[in-house]
Formats: sequence, structure tokens, C-alpha cells
Amino acid sequence: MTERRDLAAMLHPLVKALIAAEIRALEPHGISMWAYVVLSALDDGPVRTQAALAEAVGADKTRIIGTLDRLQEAGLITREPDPGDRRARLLAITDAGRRRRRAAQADIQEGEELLLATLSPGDRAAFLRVAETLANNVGP
Amino acid sequence: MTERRDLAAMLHPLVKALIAAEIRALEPHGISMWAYVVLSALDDGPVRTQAALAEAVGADKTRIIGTLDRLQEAGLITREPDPGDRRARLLAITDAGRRRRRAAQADIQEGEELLLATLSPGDRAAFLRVAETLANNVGP
DNA sequence: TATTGTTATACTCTATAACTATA
DNA sequence: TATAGTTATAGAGTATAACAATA
Repeated sequence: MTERRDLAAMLHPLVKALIAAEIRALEPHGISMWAYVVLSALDDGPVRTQAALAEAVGADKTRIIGTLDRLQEAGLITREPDPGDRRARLLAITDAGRRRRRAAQADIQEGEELLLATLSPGDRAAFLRVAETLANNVGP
Repeated sequence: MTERRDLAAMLHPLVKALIAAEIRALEPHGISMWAYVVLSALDDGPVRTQAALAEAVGADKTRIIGTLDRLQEAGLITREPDPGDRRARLLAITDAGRRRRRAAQADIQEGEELLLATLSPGDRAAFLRVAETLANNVGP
């Protein structure tokens, strides 16, 4: 094998920079990183319990409660007791939430494109393809 | 632009998994992640102050002190006052440190290869090339 | 007075445990 | 009694501020 740097050593600073840029991009939209993650998850479809949502976004169930409080307060999600089992909370994104999330995502990806623009079309496509593959191989 | 997932959303779980694997790989070598990072930086050449080393590895200067204490105690680095300015500490890796670091790196990259093995040779090369490029574009 | 390294303190993020309400 | 959600507590990691030694 030809010599190379460690994957983590290369990708960790990159991810740190991406997250910092994402936080800056989210600020004008008035939502936190966790709020964005939650909205993104709910944009794929409603979820029946907060624990399931937490699991889907890779968080502890206690960690998203404040986020859900604020998203509900802002009218970006709905959160109602399941009539069939009033312990559970049915979670769904609202139209306003969907608009907010998609506007935020457009800004985030616009920033990311500045980085990707330095790549050849072939490298860009290969990198995105591999990133998706590896992210899926590695579990949630 | 064709639709795609956010870079951070793909790469963050990947990096988390890589770091977790790295920590497991380092355990038999008896060094922490920060110790490995410090050894790797010093394997590229000695450094004249702890602050410069901290900066080089993306850490706060107060955060690496305990790590340096342990590395020195274990004989993996040397750390002596600069005769020309006794406030500064000259830092260098020892032969034992170099051996430890390289053995650790071999194990780490062996684990990473399991992931990369799923890729076509072209995708593998492109991914490593792009990761290096982006990591450099993004600052230290 | 300024700089290097160190120690002490506080803050943020996260996880664990204890509690409530429903079943 | 078991489960979903919430609140309270504690732990890890990090950054900031105060301190000691040297210049």
C-alpha cells in the first residue's frame, strides 16, 4: 500500500470546518444545529415517539427535548399525544418547518459548494458517492 | 445542481466511527488519541514551544500538558528547556516514540483499509485525494 | 512589561438516574 | 409492572482566567 495520512486526521478538521460553517449558515434562519437535524429527519416523514426520533438523529432522548420545545413553540413542528397511547408523542414537520428547513439547507449547501467547486467534476462525483457509501457502511 | 445530502451529515457519522475505531486500535499500544496526535506531529519534526505544538494539532495549549507529562514519563518524547530561552520547552520524539507511533499507525490504517476495501480502486484513489485537498483547503 | 508554561476555575455538552403520567 | 416523556444530577471535554518563572 502506498503511504497515506490517516483518514480521521484528514476528515476530522474538514468536518469541524463544515459544522462551523453550518452553524453560521443556520444563524440567520434562527435555528440551532440540533433543530436543523430534527427538522431534516421529520422532513423525511413523521415519527411516532421522541425516543425513535432521537435514535434516528443519533442523539439521546433527553437531549432533544429542549429543541422540540422550541420548534413546537415556533410552529415548525407539531407534537401531540397519540390518541391510541397517550404516553407517546406524534411528531411531524409543519409547512412552515419544511420551508425553513429547505431554505436553511439551500444556504448550507451553497457554502459547501464553494469547497467542492475546487474539484474536478469527476473527483466531485466520486467524493460524494464514496462519502455516502462509507457513511451508510458505518451504521446510523 | 442534482440533489444531494449535506456533506456534514454524511461525513460526521463517518468521522465519529473512524475515531471510535482509532481509540480501540490505540488501546493495545497504551496511548490516548491526543498522545497519538502529538506523537504524529513530532514525528514530522521537533517543535520549539508547547504553544506551537498545541496550535499544530488544533488544541488549546492547556489541553496537551497532561498528555506531554505522560509521554515524557513513558520516554516517548523529550521535553527540555531551551538553553537560549528557558521559558520555552524543546519538544522532540524519541526513537521509542517513533516506533510506538508507527506501530499504532499501522494498526489504525489496517482498520481503515477494511472500509476502503469496499471501494473501486478509482473511487478509493479519488476519495483519498479529495479528502487531502479539502482538509488542506480548510485550514489547519 | 511581555511571554512561556502551569494551575485553577467555569462553561458546554453529554450521559445517567430519578421522577411523572399513562398503560 | 412496564413504557414514554421529563427533570435533576453528575461526568467528560473544553475554554478562560489567574498565577509563576523567565526574559
